[in-house]
Amino acid sequence: MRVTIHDVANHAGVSAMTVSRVINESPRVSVDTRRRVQASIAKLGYVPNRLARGLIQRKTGAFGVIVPDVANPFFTLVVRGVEQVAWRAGYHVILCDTQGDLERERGYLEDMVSFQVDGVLIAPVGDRSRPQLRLLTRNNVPFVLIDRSIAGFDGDLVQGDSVAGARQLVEHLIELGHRTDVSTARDRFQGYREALEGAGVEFDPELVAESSAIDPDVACEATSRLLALADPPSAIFAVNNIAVVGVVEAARQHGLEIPDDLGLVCFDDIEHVSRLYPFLTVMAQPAETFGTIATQLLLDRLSGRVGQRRRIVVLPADFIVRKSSGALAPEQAEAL
Amino acid sequence: MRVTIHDVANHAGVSAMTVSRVINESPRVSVDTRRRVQASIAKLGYVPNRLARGLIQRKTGAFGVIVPDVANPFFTLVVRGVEQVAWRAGYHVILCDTQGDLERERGYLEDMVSFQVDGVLIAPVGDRSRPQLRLLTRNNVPFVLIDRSIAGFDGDLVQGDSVAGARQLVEHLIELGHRTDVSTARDRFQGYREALEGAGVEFDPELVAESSAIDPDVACEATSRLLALADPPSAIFAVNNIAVVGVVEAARQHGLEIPDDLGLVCFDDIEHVSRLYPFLTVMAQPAETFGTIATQLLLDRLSGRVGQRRRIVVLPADFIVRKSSGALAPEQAEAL
DNA sequence: CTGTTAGCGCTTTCAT
DNA sequence: ATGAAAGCGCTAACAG
Repeated sequence: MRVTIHDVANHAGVSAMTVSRVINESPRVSVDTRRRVQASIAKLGYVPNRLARGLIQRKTGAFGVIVPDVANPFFTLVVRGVEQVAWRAGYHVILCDTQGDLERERGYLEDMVSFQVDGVLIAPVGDRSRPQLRLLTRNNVPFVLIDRSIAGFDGDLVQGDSVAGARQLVEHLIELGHRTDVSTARDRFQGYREALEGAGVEFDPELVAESSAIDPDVACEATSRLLALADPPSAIFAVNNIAVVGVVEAARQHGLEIPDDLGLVCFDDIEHVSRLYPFLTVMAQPAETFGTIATQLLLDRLSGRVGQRRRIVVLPADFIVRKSSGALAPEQAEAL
Repeated sequence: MRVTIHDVANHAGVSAMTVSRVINESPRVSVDTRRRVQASIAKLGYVPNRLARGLIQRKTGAFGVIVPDVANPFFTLVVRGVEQVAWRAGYHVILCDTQGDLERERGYLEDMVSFQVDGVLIAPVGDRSRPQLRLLTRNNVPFVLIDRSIAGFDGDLVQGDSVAGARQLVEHLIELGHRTDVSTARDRFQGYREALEGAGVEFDPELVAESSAIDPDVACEATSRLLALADPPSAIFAVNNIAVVGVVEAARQHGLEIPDDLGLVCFDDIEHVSRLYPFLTVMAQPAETFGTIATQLLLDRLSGRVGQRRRIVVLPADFIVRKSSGALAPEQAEAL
């Protein structure tokens, strides 16, 4: 049997209420009593039961963080950012990895309600997450969307500027004289088209490979198909740090050197990769900041210091030119 | 006000107990009543409160996972492994990132007790975690140690064979005629010494750089000092995937090419790095398996299908020779 | 098959 | 400054 507040009360010769006051640092306890109770707590190794406390107070001191894949370096950093800010504010984090699966996401959303978490931070699987997000609104669980907006949904949101970022990346390739290809993702795809338009280049649907932003192997196959075209692209714009891995593998399989035979740019840096081999030209998003800001927005909501209106934070990405796009003169490239 | 079991009961015209039975899939409810109750649940959007349920049943359906740094690719995969197995078994995961800080770890341990988690998986900060692990034993919270053993502590454990792995890596370097250096970490350090001994090479303490296995910058500085020695090492053995990043940076700063000017091997692969640039010679530990096995051990304990004795699982690492150690002939290296 | 009673461990409210 | 009573939402144990 675990030690309860009553055990401590008995031990210290006071009522449970007094122990409760000591735990909660109420000033309405005499110094002497407080000391006696604290001694008993230490002696018995008492740890208050948060379930009981949460039941009555209607708050648990925990947030749910729901992401499609913790192992994706972007989300890893998001989660870390969330965890850090949450921790400083005295909150815990329940991690939910949906594996990009809508059903799993639904299950987790229900569970977050069930656990009575005080708030949720979620990078939703996609637009089809919308109906199930109503689980949160219906149960008054405040939440913040991360990275992905949901069409027709209004709620606090922290995201990157995918359109502008993608456009910049693609413009960069076009400037270098490339004929570019892209893997999808709505906003980034739009940025791609905008860049083409701006440069007066005609859009060729054949050069767009639908792939998975979650599994490098799928991206690899898709890239392979592109490279096998009669008139293959001379450069590739990968939608994210997962897809880019598949692209590089496909290039290798086709015996293509990057950037000599194939230019490459992508969204999202990969922390350790870029430190080890500063090679990929990327739009580096401040992933951890996505997490910290989102958590901050959530904390603001909880504190009630903020109005009803939704807040949208758009975080700019850093455009980092490295070797893979072929922009650098050989000497410069060498210097890296 | 959130929807409670009583609201559903009223709506369906039954008692709370009957609703409870429906929720818990008890067969002792008539088909008709069950249907009515389910309709009410759906209508009202009722989600059972796990705090209340946990309070009475003494279990929450959640595990705590405590790691020194989620963003370390090794632990990221461990966490993912845990999350997956836990999820399949119907458990949730509360993520705790200690940042390698003992105090924070202590706080998290207390919180896990407080939250009444059903079990804990922990990669402890270090030997000094031992006293605070007693929080778990004292409160009968079953747990499994991951990756690091704690001197004088017995409990279920999943770890890699650091001694053998390190020895193999260092032997590899010695075979290639290198004069090696190492960054610390008890077991891996021992493997290093064993390899030297086996090869009849004298141990030179000057060649060992104490560094941080958590921060690449510290490893970078430490490596810099080594490379500045009058008689610098010709190869480096980095203790893990974080340290290796710093080593590579230091080499670059000193204008050294790997492997031509400096051989390099390390523990732990970095998933995306090795797919992008199969370059580092490593002992690749099955990180995700650390998580899945550990969780399995925990589930076994909970099911009581297992005796009192502690179980230790030692997972072998894969020795993967790539360019960085300089073992491959140029053509072979090229082929990669 | 369904309902009643009691109580999980804690805090709120109201006394004293 | 301290305590007694009531109850958060749910389910175990026992009726019926």
